[in-house]
Amino acid sequence: MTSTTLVWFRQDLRLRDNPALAHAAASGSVIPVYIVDDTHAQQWQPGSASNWWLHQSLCALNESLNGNLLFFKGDPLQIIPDIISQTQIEQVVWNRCYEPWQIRRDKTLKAQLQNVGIQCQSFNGNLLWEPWQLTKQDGSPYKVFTPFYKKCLQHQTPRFPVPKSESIQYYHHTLSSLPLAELALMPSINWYQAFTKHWRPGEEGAGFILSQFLNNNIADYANNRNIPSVNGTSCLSAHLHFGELSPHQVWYAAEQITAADVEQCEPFRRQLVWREFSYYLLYHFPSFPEKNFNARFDHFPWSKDDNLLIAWQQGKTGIPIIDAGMRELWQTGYMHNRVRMIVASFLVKNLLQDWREGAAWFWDCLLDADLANNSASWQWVAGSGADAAPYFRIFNPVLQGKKFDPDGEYVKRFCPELGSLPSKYIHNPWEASADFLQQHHILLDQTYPSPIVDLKQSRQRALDAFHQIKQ
DNA sequence: TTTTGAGTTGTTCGA
DNA sequence: GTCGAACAACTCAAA
Repeated sequence: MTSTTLVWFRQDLRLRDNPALAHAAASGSVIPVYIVDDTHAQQWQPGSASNWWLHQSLCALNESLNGNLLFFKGDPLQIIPDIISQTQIEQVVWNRCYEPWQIRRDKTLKAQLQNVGIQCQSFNGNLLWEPWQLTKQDGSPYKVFTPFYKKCLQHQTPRFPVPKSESIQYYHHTLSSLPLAELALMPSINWYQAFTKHWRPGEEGAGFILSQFLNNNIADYANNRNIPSVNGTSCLSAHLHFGELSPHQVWYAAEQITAADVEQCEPFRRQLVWREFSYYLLYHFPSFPEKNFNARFDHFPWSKDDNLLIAWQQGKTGIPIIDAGMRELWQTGYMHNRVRMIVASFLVKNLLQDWREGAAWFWDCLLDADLANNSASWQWVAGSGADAAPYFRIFNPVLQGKKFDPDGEYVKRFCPELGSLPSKYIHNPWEASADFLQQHHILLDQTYPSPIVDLKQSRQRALDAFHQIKQ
């Protein structure tokens, strides 16, 4: 009475708390499959940094499946039926994904398979609450975080992680898999060397990062998460994006560790719910990645300027905290959350570049690039998103630097040419005298750029621009 | 239907 | 140096 099940791995590259895999393993033999879908994603193909991570993570997953993971590249709507025709598969399972193109594709496949008598089942693996479960009293979706958060907490508690399958019985077949290298996920340019130093993709690495965070950082999370020179955030974003662990595992692990003081895990869990909220918004408003959530911003006077954009991308704006952040991104595939907000505010408000330009760059450079989080966060900063910041809330990068990186430790790490500058001028070197700078081995526009915009003037220009679209 | 309270992460100005 | 007010009005959510 055992049956054979195809397990389609997507953003759930783990064995623990994997409901689809657990179901398959419990009902018989298993064929684990990963497909690089080059057909349906269109402009939301993963970026170069993401693909580097994916390559490593697939390698790790394949190892934990004892080399039984099959790799394909192409259209899942053809590949999966093709596999079925060559085997005795009776069932196809997966954990749900939520990007609009994934939802469309998966629905089509489900209907196709059911038409030919193949059982097809999707599971909850990646979100604590399914987006369709939570609505306001009138049935419409939330647009403000706080009421959404309250609703989450009063709704049923998230499911518990499912136990790891004791043993997986692999179906014997003659299918041929592409070698991992032929998925061509590794970037063609050789800029990812440093990634290996900072990150360990895969379920094991994810578990390690989680336990480090819980043991060392969650207690001071509320204070330290804003200080970029301190390792105070969870650093779980990429692991969560690829599903090397589930939010359920994280949610309950946080509770266990801080059981003595339940209050203590609230600030962190709140951040997990922000992730839920981004997915919720993307589910209910599928155009979030492309269109202003607030249509009034369709008339915003962005002033497209490739030179400004490039200076921002390369970390050559002359504003140290901005340059440090953008170089951190380029070198490590990551940027501290506080700094993400500062560089985003700077691009959108001081440089008046469209938030979609910034989102596109992050999409390509971030190892944790995630369509829901990236779109919701950029729109939030721009002011066009849900629950957006008031338009007059424009970060002053010098003040932000002084406040959250008072000794310039973070800046100096990524802008070593400013290394000998005292704290007083580390965030605003252009305000020091040329003599003073020379004493500290800095020549503006030679060893470090002078600012590409005047902060005060550009702030006023942004306020005027926002004023324009009020009517 | 109307009303009421509230909304992630800030900055500047002037007393 | 510190502190409170102003920065606009609007939209959302729930009573």
